Amino acid sequence: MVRQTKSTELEAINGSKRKVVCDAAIRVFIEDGYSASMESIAARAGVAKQTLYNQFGNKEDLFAEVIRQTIDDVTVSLGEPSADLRGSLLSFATAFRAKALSPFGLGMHRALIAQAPRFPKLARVAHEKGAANARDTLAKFLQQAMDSGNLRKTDSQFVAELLLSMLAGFERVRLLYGVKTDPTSLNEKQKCTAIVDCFLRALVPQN
Amino acid sequence: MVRQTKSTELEAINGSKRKVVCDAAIRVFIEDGYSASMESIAARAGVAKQTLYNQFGNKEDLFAEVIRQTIDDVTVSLGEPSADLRGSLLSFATAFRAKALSPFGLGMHRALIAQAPRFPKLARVAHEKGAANARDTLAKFLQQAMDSGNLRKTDSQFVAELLLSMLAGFERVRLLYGVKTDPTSLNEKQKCTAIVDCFLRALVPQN
DNA sequence: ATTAGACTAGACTGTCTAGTCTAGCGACCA
DNA sequence: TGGTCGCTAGACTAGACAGTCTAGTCTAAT
Repeated sequence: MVRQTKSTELEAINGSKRKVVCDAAIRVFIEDGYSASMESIAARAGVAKQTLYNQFGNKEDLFAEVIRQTIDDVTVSLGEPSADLRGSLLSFATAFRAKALSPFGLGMHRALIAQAPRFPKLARVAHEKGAANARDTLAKFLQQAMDSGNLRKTDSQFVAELLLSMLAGFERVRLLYGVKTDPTSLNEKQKCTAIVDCFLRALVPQN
Repeated sequence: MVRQTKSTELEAINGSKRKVVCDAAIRVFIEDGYSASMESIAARAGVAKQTLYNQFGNKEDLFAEVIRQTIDDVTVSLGEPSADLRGSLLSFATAFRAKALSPFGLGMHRALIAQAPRFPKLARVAHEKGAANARDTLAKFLQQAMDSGNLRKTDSQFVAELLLSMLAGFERVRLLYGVKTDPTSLNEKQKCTAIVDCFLRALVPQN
């Protein structure tokens, strides 16, 4: 290995390999969880093990950095408040499932759940920035629809959790357990539509 | 330690400590996951490490045995088919949440998810006997209600998954991440009622 | 040229743990 | 009385892995 000369991309403004290491660590942690060895991360990054320790003091800090960096990628936005309600929810549903059920989302979820007892603060922050944030965004959106009479008035936080549960509940568990999706079942778009319509029927305004 | 003389309970018909070991392993795996050491399991069981290897050949087999033994405890039954629909669903919901959200259920879920890539067959079996079994039981029940006109006709398997998702989706994730439940939120009974009623509103028969 | 800083390869230490082995103990049976 | 069986305590092996250390290389700035 010679390297270092070309300083590929912008990775080495001051010679830092921080990003290279972090990207490799993300992939390795997703594949093997926190029990992945520092050596395997260094190998994946094409970097000496010592470089990991130069950039991040130890394994815990590297893991925490990886989680913090990636958790921001998981946030899903919602369209403008008072536009077409069903359409907004549909595009939110699609985007949310795409993230939550991707190999990336599943890997991070798995690694975090496994390590939550060991890193309680990190897990709490990840939950707040991820799931709780999605719920709050969604709840605010739903609250506006309730206020304008387009949805039955009820606890918006609670029903936001229900919608998120339906979007990534049973199916996420199935994927985490490594069980293949039944090929005869609905496709992705059909599932989103069915879930959103089910949700809207349950919250149709009282007359 | 002297032991062995008293042969407490029925544990030692032929001197076998199998059950003692298994019970201890369950508790330790729930607390520490698969990475718990064999020594800690032996200590918890009050037994020599060698006894673990006498009873179960190695760690993988002990883990598999623990999973197989406990997965049967997680099955939840449903009342008689054509009784009061809402009441049946309510008692099912209560029982299901009690199991899925208990420290026991959460611990097993966490340990299995973390080890699913390493033990794919075990994970698949656990999913079939646990979640998939619950879904199928529920789906059969719902199908009968649909046939007799008490529920909107739709894909019973799919909506069974939705109900299970609502019962143990967002909240199970929160607990797995170690985040405390907001004390101002609904209590257990209120949640079950809200979820079941939401579900029934969504599936009210078409007129 | 020299020097400083980031990097590399790889040896090394200390720790942990799965699994083995040995020596011995107590119960039960013949 | 003697043998077998299941158990215990604890030493031991072998391997994995976090983290350190050393010696040396490359680059860029002075």
